[in-house]
Amino acid sequence: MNHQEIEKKWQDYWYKNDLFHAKDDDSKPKFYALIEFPYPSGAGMHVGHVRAFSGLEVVSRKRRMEGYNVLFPIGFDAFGLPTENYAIKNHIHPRIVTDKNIEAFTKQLKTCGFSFDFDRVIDTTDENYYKWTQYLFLKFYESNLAYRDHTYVNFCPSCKCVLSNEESQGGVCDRCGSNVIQKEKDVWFLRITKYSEELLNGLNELEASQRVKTEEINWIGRSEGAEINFEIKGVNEKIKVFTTRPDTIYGATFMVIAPEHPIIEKCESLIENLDEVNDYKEKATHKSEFERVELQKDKTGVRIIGLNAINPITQKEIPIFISDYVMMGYGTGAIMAVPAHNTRDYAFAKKFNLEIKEVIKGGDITKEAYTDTENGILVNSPLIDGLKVKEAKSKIISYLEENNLGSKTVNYKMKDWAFNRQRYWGEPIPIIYCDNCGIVPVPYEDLPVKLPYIDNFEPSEEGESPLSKVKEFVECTCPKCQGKARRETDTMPQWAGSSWYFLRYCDPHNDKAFASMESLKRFMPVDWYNGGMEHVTRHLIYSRFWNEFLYDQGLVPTKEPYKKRTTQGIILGPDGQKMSKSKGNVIDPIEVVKMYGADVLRCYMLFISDYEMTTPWNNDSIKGCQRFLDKIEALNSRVRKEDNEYSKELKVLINQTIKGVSEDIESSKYNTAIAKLMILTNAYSEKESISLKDYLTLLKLLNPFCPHMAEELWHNYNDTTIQFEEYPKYNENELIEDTCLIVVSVNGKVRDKFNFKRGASDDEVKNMALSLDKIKAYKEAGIKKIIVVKDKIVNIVV
RNA sequence: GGGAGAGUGGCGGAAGGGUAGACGCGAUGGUCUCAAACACCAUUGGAGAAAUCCAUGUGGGUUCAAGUCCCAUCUCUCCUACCA
Repeated sequence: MNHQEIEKKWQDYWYKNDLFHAKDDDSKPKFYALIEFPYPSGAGMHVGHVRAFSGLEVVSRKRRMEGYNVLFPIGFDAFGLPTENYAIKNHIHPRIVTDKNIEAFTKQLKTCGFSFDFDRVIDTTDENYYKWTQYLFLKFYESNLAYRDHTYVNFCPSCKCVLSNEESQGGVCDRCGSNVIQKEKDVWFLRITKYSEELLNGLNELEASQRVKTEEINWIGRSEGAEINFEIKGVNEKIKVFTTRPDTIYGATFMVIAPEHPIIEKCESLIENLDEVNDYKEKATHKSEFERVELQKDKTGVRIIGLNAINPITQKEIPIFISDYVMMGYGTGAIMAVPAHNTRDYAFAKKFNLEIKEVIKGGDITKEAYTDTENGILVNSPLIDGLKVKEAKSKIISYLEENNLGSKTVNYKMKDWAFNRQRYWGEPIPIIYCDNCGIVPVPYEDLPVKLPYIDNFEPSEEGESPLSKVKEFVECTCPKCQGKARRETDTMPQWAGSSWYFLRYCDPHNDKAFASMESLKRFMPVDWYNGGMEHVTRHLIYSRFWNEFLYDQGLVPTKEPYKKRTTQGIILGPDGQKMSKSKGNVIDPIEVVKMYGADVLRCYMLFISDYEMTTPWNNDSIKGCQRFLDKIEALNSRVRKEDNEYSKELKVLINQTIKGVSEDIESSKYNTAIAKLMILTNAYSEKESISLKDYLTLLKLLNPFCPHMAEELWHNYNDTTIQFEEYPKYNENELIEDTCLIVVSVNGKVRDKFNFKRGASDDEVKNMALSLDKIKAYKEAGIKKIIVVKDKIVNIVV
């Protein structure tokens, strides 16, 4: 069979007849399957995309056969740095690059026969789409969840761009890999921290692997502790510290604050060594986070001479240091150091020769910090001596609260989301600055704020957005006072458009709203969302935040956007390394389609291993999938066309296969589902002939995986498409044979087996087992015990 | 430093506490062919002529029975990270 020809034939048929278009039809149950929309890179589709999409592709095709109104959309997350960088390098406008890439990508998707709803394609760079991204930003602004602040932020010196915490994990720029530095800038933030608790609680309803959930939980990073106020001697100022171990407060012999801590500026006049302190501060903020971590063994810091804090419990005066091992972004940017029971504080105390005071007994603090203290007993702590850590914690917190010295708090690692970028290829932030009125949001009716079509979109050296050079864009009139004003010239980050795209899919052509409530109610929430593990701490958190906010605004019908989340593993190159151009180990899926066909590629991408697992590509193994399809085709000539019943001797196997394949698909075990289809196919191949029903059942089971082949063969017997044929059902009574194989083991080791009638009594089986020749010999050793597991095994203990 | 997951043939990988290695690749032998490729048939964890013995990273344990459960230990992958 010529796969090129037949695949093209059926793709044309499906797409021209809009077979996969989700209808506004509420008579059927809905199913919303979502895959992470791709970034339309110039390199085109990657085999990783094929694998990522094939999972829910199978589920979607199955659901259509089960009678669901399936929404399985696709779009393009097209803003972002790679396109912009490519455009700069090759002097082509990003608009042109993007359009070209989307066109090429779409063609490739269709070549693979994916059953996406191509009527709903989204392009985040389309002004009819980003108009609504801007609209939603204004909603955040109105609710005081988008705010402007002057502060230290992650900054990539190479991309000349502000980065969010999520985009600079490990102190490295997500895009270019450069070391990220801290830079003081005017920054737009989205107040995602307001939703910390809700984002955490929402996970309870999400169906996902423990791994996915744990990563989100860790990223949100909830920890319970206390904030404690330390007075500064001689001034009316306090420094607030955050600690998870308020019980160790008697051991707090010094304090450390972050280099960026505002108290330094406030108390400047009291600091005797201000130059030294400022010098350290200067160096620390220009160090990349990477360098800070690298130097972690060697603690650095400067004592702030002239400032001393008072331990609120002991009333003792303690020194204050600045050191870059304390971060402004976590907790309060200040800690009470308890060197006896904290490794970093210990190292610092040793270096600066500070007092180390034991408050939990058990360790040897002359040698190292004693940190394994969960069940420890407090000492040297008059108020809480002899108590266990847990009791000591609550007692000290009540004491602090009663005396107004501090309070119980919950702290989160997650920080607010830095939301502006000094780049061209993104959504303009719809804000106007007016000298009279201050920050003024662009009125809704003036949206979209269009991205001007310019030639010079390179960022300036100082990190100013390319848009700031475009006079016609910057200069505008204030919507409030009609005076002269200027536009915000920064754009939104890559993650903006993808934070709500799943909502737009429900109603992609709406020009009155980002999506109508009616359509959102029809399709939301997403029933099954599949994507990469790498997005769990980025996109997944961001988009849940947007949806939860919009729910609170009454704009979307469900609090959580996703019901179920799965992830797919990465395909490595044949050499077991990550695919990359430089290593020359990239497999081009379109080349594979040319050689083997889309059906074979799709089948292999799912058969290769467990869906969640990372696995190397193998150029030989794919042949197994080709042979599998060839065998199915070969069966076509052996069909007994008039026989519309299952062949007697295959009936049980067919029923088992229907059950197994269906269940495997539902639990993302696509590899074993295909293995079961292979077993059935092999069993058919051994027969002289098979019935029509046998064959058509196989084709229906095959269709979600290899739809071109299934459709082609189906049409030998039918005039209509197989895509909406009823998915096979199994008969509960025909899942097992009348006889079963009983294994006889002695002391747990298999010695013999025999066939027996199913459901035989323990005694019957026992007697049969003992009468076997091979077993007789063991009888003489003296039988202690016989265990019978019904229809399965007899174990004789001698 | 913290967290999650994984270690099974030559390879990718299967196994609700109950026949370890399903399915596929590769390999070996054979059929077809002038020959090769394709296809088809057979064999294929290791040792042994065989009976049988040994095998799921390593060491213990629970159990009639452990790849699977428990304890310890090693290795690898991913995530996170001076987190107070």
